[in-house]
Amino acid sequence: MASQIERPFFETDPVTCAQSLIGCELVWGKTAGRIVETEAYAEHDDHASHTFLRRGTRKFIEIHPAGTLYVYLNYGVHWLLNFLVKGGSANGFVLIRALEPTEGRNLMARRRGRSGERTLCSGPGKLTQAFDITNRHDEMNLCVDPRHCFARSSQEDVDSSRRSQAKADVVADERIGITRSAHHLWRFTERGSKFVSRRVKS
DNA sequence: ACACGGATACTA
DNA sequence: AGTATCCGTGTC
Repeated sequence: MASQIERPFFETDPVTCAQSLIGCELVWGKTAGRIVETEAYAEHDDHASHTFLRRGTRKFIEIHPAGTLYVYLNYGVHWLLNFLVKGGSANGFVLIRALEPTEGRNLMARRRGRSGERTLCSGPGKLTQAFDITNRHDEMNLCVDPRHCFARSSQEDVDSSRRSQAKADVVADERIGITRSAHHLWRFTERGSKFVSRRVKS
């Protein structure tokens, strides 16, 4: 059975959290999907992070608890969904970049204005459109909202010996669409997933 | 390859 | 005020 993820899950560092989220199911009202692609952004020493230039983002980390949603508009077009990671060895955010749809495909297709299951949520802007996530969800905390919640996949509910097996299916790669601090391998995907935004370069 | 488009943080 | 920048998508 799936169980809700609690705040301590986000009380680590962004890289660890981003890896751990692969395979978890994001339940959002009548829609849901398995997370197959994430990226980590660090508060310090990461020139691709909003915290590098935006004072408001540094303030966001200061005043909100771990697990808080950080939703912002990108390129004036797309809302992007992030989780605040705080309280471990480093603070930062995890950007949710792609989902494998598991529930509410028709509703997602209607919101997206197009069908094609593989591309319903194969990008950070696509998945927020499919889930109807906007800035009205900024500063929300899923740990206290029963309608919008995180659930561990059944794969991650097994014992710890099996769990290490699940982690072997996560691939680390360079982050997408950034120019600064591009050398970090802070993009994580589920190996072989057809639902990612871009194939991992080989 | 390129248009689309708004919030943020600069300069002046 | 004006300008540069930004973690993307769909269509050309």
